[in-house]
Amino acid sequence: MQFSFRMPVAVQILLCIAKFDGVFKTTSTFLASSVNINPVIIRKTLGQLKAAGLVEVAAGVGGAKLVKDPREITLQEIFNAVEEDEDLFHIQENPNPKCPVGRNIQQVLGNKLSVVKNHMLDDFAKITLADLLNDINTAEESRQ
Amino acid sequence: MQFSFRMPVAVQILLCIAKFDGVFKTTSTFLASSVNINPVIIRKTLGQLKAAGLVEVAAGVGGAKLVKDPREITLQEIFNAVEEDEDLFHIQENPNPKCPVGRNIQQVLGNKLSVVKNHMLDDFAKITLADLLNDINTAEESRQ
DNA sequence: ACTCATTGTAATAACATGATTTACAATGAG
DNA sequence: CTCATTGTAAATCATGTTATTACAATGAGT
Repeated sequence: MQFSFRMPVAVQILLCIAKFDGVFKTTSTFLASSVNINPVIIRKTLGQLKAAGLVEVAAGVGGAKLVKDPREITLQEIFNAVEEDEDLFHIQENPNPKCPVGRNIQQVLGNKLSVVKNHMLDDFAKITLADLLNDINTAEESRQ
Repeated sequence: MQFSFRMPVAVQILLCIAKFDGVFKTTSTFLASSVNINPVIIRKTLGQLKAAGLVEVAAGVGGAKLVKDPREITLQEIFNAVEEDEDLFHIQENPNPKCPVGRNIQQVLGNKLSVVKNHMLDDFAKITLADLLNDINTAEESRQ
């Protein structure tokens, strides 16, 4: 059981824009070839990132730009942009109300798990696009 | 995007066993009626919990017992018992090797995300079955 | 030894969700 | 006006989860 492609794809899109803006026109087709995924997915994701105020997309002419400095864009924002705001885990919605465990499980377990989710979001908030870009560059250097 | 039922179901199973062992025979049908789910799911989950050394199940006669003290059973063990040991997120497996971002994204993002996953598991390790049982009992008391 | 409720497990179906693909109107710089 | 591109809808495919049915194996109780 894993989270979907969406957040990693969004990260890769933003990294490509950060790295190639000004060098290449970062169209959905261009980005799609880096991720190796369908351009429609890129356009949808780009739409979510635009709605979240992270990028602006030039309709018609094509290409996307970052709105904020990579040091100001966190993984938390990216995650929130592309994922629903919902619980991390799916707790049974119709447990038996006659069972003392069943009638309290949602509240009790839900409380504990929401704390865990918040910790995860805190961790995400500490990782910036600039960090990732830096790691990409370091990895590139050590590649030769 | 959420994790599946499995871990919450496993938690509820263990809570019911802890609460009702000695009072009722905790058969898969009994447990299924608390969770309001199919008994086969219970039996499969119970099998995973047995394999993880958390419960023992009486084949033939029926019923399950905890092998360990609820204070010694953590959410981490329960999570590991029922979920694959895999990455939290699904990073594109075939990114473009000609793109400097594509050819490093797995390593760079994977590293960051594995740290986050480990933090999540650490959080889980701090929550015991006894904690949850206690919360259930408290919630029950405040219910009247 | 027999009974019978129960477990363990396989197989299948039903369902939900994610990803792919095709298609096309709307956009906007040149 | 043109044309590459975006934004979006719809249909399809793939995959994973949950539900359901079925039945052999188990083992305590009689």
